[in-house]
Amino acid sequence: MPELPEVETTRAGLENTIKNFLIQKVEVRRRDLRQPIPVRLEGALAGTRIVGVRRRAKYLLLDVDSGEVLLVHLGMSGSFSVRIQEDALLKHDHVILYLEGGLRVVFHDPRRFGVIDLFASAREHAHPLLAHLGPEPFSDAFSVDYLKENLRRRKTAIKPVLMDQQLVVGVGNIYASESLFLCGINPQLQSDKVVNHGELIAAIRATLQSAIASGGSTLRDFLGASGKGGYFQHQFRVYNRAAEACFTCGKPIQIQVQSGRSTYWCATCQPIRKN
DNA sequence: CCTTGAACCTGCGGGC
DNA sequence: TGCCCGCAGGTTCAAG
Repeated sequence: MPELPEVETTRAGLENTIKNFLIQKVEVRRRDLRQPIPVRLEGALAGTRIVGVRRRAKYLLLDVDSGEVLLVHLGMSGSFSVRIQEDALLKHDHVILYLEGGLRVVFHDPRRFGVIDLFASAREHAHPLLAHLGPEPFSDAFSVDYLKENLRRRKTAIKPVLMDQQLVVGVGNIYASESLFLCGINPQLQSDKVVNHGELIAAIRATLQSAIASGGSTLRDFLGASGKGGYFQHQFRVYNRAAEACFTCGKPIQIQVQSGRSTYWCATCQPIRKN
């Protein structure tokens, strides 16, 4: 489910509900995610205390007081929920953290594209899943100069490039389309032809920030750790709106597959030549 | 190097 | 009602 806003919503929800809690027991009901859950997970986490809940790109990082870090990626369909012990477990509830006070933290992931790993915090910068990520979109490193330099040599259309986690992290299929609409750039425009880099950066940040403020987007069944869905889907300007009227000009929203993913845009508000 | 397409897996909605 | 097809918020790997 998750692009940056959904992961950030999940992070904040977990921080509010389980930070400083002791993990009494860990149960893994299914290990075969995108990569196998480490066999030592249960033993290594039992008896530790959760001291931090961080996010890097689309990864959640739970710090425990043994000095290890629990890394979680939600894939396409992963989610966390915090429940009381009496609640029944559901199909696709793969990992359960039993916390002091009768709370359960449940990782649920029907498609199993998610990832769960455990590593010593000192090795975080060298972790294979984290080492090659691009800058955070809200960081100073995601600058006009940086974006210019990195779009210059790319020959592909801008939209799939925005989803490249080596260029900038956190932008996925929804927010790529939404960000490009906001700054009027046509998604088919070649990356090296983009000229308004500052506007693009501002549009990405505004889109992500607005989505975070709305608790992310709930398409099928995404729920944040609070148990409530986000509502940014009601603010989509183009995503999932093929043939519907553009809110700005009234013309029908276009849809086309780029690099295997559906792209949505307004041909009038995002003309090829405008940029 | 860069880019594209297929693969991973399950569920849901639409069309017949 | 039931079946089949296409599609879904991500990432990785092989191949061109």
